[in-house]
Amino acid sequence: MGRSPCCSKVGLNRGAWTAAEDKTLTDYIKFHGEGRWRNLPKRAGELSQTFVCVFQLFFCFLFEGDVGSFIIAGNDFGGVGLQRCGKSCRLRWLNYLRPDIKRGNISLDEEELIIRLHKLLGNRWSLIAGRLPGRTDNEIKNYWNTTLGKRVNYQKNLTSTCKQSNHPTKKDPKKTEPHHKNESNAVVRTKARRCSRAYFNPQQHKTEPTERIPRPGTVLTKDSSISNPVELTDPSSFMMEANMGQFCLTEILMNFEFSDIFDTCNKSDLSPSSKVPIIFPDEMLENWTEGDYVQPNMGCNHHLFASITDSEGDWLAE
DNA sequence: AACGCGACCAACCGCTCATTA
DNA sequence: TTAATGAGCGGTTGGTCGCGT
Repeated sequence: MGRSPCCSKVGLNRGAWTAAEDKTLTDYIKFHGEGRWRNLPKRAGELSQTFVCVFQLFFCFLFEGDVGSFIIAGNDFGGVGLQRCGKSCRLRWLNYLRPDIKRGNISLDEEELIIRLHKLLGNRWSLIAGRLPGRTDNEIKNYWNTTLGKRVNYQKNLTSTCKQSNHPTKKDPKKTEPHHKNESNAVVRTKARRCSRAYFNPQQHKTEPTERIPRPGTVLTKDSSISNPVELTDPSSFMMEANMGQFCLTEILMNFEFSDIFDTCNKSDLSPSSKVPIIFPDEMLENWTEGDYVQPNMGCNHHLFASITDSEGDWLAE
């Protein structure tokens, strides 16, 4: 069964937002906060109508006359609220109206950070945006698609041209060609998973609960790839809420030169099991590959790797 | 001035995941 | 357990603008 559409598209505005719509949405969210997007347009309309009524009463009280028609003609509420899909409202707020959004050009530092994070995370724009305060995933995605991506590809082409000229020996293209046509751009493609809990095995790891770095054997998601988390540990005896954005593995790893790591890891003469960044100890890798945590068709253990960076917050003992 | 073209970016769309009843 | 719903994500589209011819 397919899911119902987020709203009826009939009679809704589409395309660019007007200043009046922005104001209505902003006023509503300032009043009620974010969330419940599906019902927001209707509720925003009710709020607008409430404002109209209050203003009318106020001015009637002040001037002892009926100025309601003046107010309705002069404001932008119109008494009909937002003729927008809730999803559209959410997008408008998150990408444009939020007060903490940073305007202006992306700095060189931000550029460098985006490139490094993209190399690490692939097209996971929301995660990348999470490391760039004030920037939205949409903005970064656009910036990548229009500017950075082209530049990076250009530089890679230059590099590969140089390498070819330095190493003129011909190789069998079937052996050297990556499986994926874009694998030369080798980004770590992961399946996005939200991570709200982690199951921690105290027998294997006798670290303090406040340990911020997950240890080998820590299953970081309870997603579908984990067939039976109870087999791995006992969540009731030792389950931790993992809120790992604050933990920020990315920050730690930002100091690494990932191109070197992933170039090594993607060398075609390595077996899939050995295509793993050297920064992870063997013990950790064994634990990853023994269980169901890692999808077997993946060359690297980036499934778990990305899960570490998936959610926000900190480790908390339950 | 008119036109074509590419770059940029806001907005849309379809999908997946998490939560809830 | 399952279906419905809410929310979020990434890919894509289409309008606008600036620049070159």
